[in-house]
Amino acid sequence: MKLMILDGNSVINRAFFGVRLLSTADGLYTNAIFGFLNVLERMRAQEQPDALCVAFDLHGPTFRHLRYDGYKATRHGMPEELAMQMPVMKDVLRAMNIPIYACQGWEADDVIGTVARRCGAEGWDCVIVTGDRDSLQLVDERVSVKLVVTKGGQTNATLYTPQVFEAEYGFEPIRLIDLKALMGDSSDNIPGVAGIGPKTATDLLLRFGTLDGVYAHLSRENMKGKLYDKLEAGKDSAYLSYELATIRTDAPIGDFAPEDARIREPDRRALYDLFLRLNFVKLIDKYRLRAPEPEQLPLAPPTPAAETVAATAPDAGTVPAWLDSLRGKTVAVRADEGLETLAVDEGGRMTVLRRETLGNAWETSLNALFSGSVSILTHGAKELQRRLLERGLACEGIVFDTELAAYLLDSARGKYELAQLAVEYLHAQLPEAKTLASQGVPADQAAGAVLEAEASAIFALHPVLDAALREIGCEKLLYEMDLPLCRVLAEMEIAGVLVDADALHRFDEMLRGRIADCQREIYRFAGGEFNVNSPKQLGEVLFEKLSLPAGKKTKTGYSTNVDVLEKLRDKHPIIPEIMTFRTLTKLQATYAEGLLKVIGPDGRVRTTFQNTVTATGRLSSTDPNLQNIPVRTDLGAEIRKMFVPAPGMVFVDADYSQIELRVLSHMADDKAMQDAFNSGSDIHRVTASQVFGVPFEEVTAQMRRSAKAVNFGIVYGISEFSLSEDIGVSRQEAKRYIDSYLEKYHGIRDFMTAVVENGTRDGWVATLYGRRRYLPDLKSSKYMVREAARRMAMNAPIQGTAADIIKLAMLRVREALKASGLKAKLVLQVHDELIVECPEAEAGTVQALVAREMEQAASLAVPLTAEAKTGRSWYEAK
DNA sequence: CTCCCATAG
DNA sequence: TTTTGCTATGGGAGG
Repeated sequence: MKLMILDGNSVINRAFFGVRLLSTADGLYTNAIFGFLNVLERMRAQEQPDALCVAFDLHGPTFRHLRYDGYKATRHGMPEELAMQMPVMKDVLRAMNIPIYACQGWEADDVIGTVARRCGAEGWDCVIVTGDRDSLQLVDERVSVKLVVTKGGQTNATLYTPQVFEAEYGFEPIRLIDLKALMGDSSDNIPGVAGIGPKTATDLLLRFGTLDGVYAHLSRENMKGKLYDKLEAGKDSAYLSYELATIRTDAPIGDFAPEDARIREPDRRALYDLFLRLNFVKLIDKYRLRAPEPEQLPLAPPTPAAETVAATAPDAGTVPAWLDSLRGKTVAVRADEGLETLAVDEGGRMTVLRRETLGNAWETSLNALFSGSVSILTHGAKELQRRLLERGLACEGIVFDTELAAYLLDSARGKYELAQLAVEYLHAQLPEAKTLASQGVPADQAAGAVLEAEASAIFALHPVLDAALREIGCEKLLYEMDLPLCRVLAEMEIAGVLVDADALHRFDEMLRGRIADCQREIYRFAGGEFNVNSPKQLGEVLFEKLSLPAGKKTKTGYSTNVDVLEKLRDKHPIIPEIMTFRTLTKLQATYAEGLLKVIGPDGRVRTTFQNTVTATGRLSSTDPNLQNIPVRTDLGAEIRKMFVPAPGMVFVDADYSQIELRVLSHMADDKAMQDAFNSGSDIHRVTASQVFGVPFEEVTAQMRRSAKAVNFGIVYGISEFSLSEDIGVSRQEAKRYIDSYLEKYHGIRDFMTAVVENGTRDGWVATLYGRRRYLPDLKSSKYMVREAARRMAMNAPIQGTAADIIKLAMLRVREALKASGLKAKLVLQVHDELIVECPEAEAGTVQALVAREMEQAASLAVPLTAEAKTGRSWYEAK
């Protein structure tokens, strides 16, 4: 027998924020109720409980609240739109004959804990449905938790059993209390121990088991450095937090027995009336409230557990036949890091290829597998292709990438590990090498088992993610943009770019000398030595020792950034020296020393282009970052002179002119701005003439500068305050510029308004090509959070569309270069710029080709122009 | 680890 | 009324 209990407040809260606002004609909001019922029915279908009930908080102070004043102090306000739905929600539950439990003075958590405990005592299983991780502490052999998470409008639930919990956290569920006692929880106002975060807390629990264990072993030997002091100072707070974090199991719920909550037929008449009032027409049909004969709802068939079939490992003799059988088929492939082992899932049948076993047949097998005649599903196509290409192997036929698909479904989540995707989309837990090893499985076997499980997960994820992409109209972005781009990026990473190490070395030495000189001057002006690199020490010197007027402050002290220093420039001769020091040390540490460390034996540096990182769809570059090499200052630009083509080669560098503004004028369909671009004249000058109402010829340099700042600012959703700071005019002046701008370019104003409105309604905004960015914070009740989300909403479609366009351009450039048989290779992309390395003789052809392909990558209402140049260094070519 | 500051588009 | 410019990565300091 199984009872399911819903954490009413938690579920309805998530429903409210996860479902767009719906309301009836007479102003009753209904979205939270609608979302709640969806979750309820989904969970009921999945878990098939025999009994069902809901727990709610009651208003007023709670028991735990009385014990500690600060507790839950931050959770008071509930938006009016949600509050008005609460009584109706309870009416609906009553009509459904689902019991509601609540105790005056007790949290819903405590009621749930008590109900769960009673279930156990009566020999029942209990499933708790909640969006709150706190309840996980109740998990045991009898009690499980369905953790509901809403992301971008779709809700998913993860079932936590003791095994699942331990796999994720590394300790028993009950120790969650100890964890919170140490790390605290600001959303619940649980203080914890000051200075201890999740990492340290987990680490302590893994070492000492419990909070008591931690304090029993409290010693300088066990806790290095400050940790000991923090723990000692925070002991009382920790034990108080332990009490606060403990869900109680002795709430006064009378003589409740799980039998009392056994599922009953709804009161059809009452439910029909309620649904009618709520405009839930579809639900009336779904619950068959109109049918004379009550019928049982059809139940979804339970999903069959994946069969575990022993993998076969072909040898050199049997592998050709197996490969032959694969032609035309679709298989999931997962490789280990060193490309020594490959797990291949055909959908139930698992095959593991090992280099060790196959010997000479290894390479021919991989070439056959990746010849293009087999459709390959994988996770991280770019990495796989790079590893294959590095070994001179084929890498065709990849038709799906679970990582890229998950990125397109939610670009904000940041992590796309297969194990996480399996939990979220398949409700399956993948084995971890660490766990298997601790169970005594030999390392190589464990690694193999993990690869196999991952290949299976990829195979199973494919239809789920493909359907999800199609549902939001993003499948073309995967199949025609991000996935094919992987091959281009892999080739660029392999190509790398040559850096003149000798010149860089000399530059490094020179900078070290200048830094030493600069530092001496600073010490002289300051009247003593200190660490100039420390903002803390620098703040003390400037604002206390030298009594300069402090401007902005940061959370931790005085701000010493360039804007502050700029305002102090004439106040003291130390200021310009500090600014020079900052520039020099940045160049020396990050670019000279930093780049020297990563130059390969062939003199080239190889970056990694990340294609699942940014929220807008841009690429990013790491290890090293080659997208922020200096160029704006003369000294910084020296670095670019050291990025050079190989002997006999040249760089062709092409960049888009004003791509973001052009995209904006197209998306907003602003005729005035489009005219400016179509007339082919200087956009900032035209804008200045429009905004300041003077003839084009009479625009001054100052006017153009201001217009340029407004043009940039508009793309970021600038405020009058920031614009005034930026161009050094009064706020009133800045406001006049912005107002005048939006007056002249009223299409832009309408577009921005519409983007924010639609984004708030849908929960997401999109690029011209449909790439989404989810922005749930557009509904935040906190002004600052909401405003930040509005700026992101205004920027993401523009930045994202520009990113989409250059991705298309890269695909076209590579195709065109290949088709014309040129030796030229793409080596870098810097958001609106492509750098190609080619033989000197190809320069003219390549220059024309790259510019043409970039310009034709998209067809907008304004011309998309790209300028290409040739040079013997990155500096020269740009 | 987190903050601050620098670099780029 | 709040606050006050988007997207990234990396080095150094200090807790």
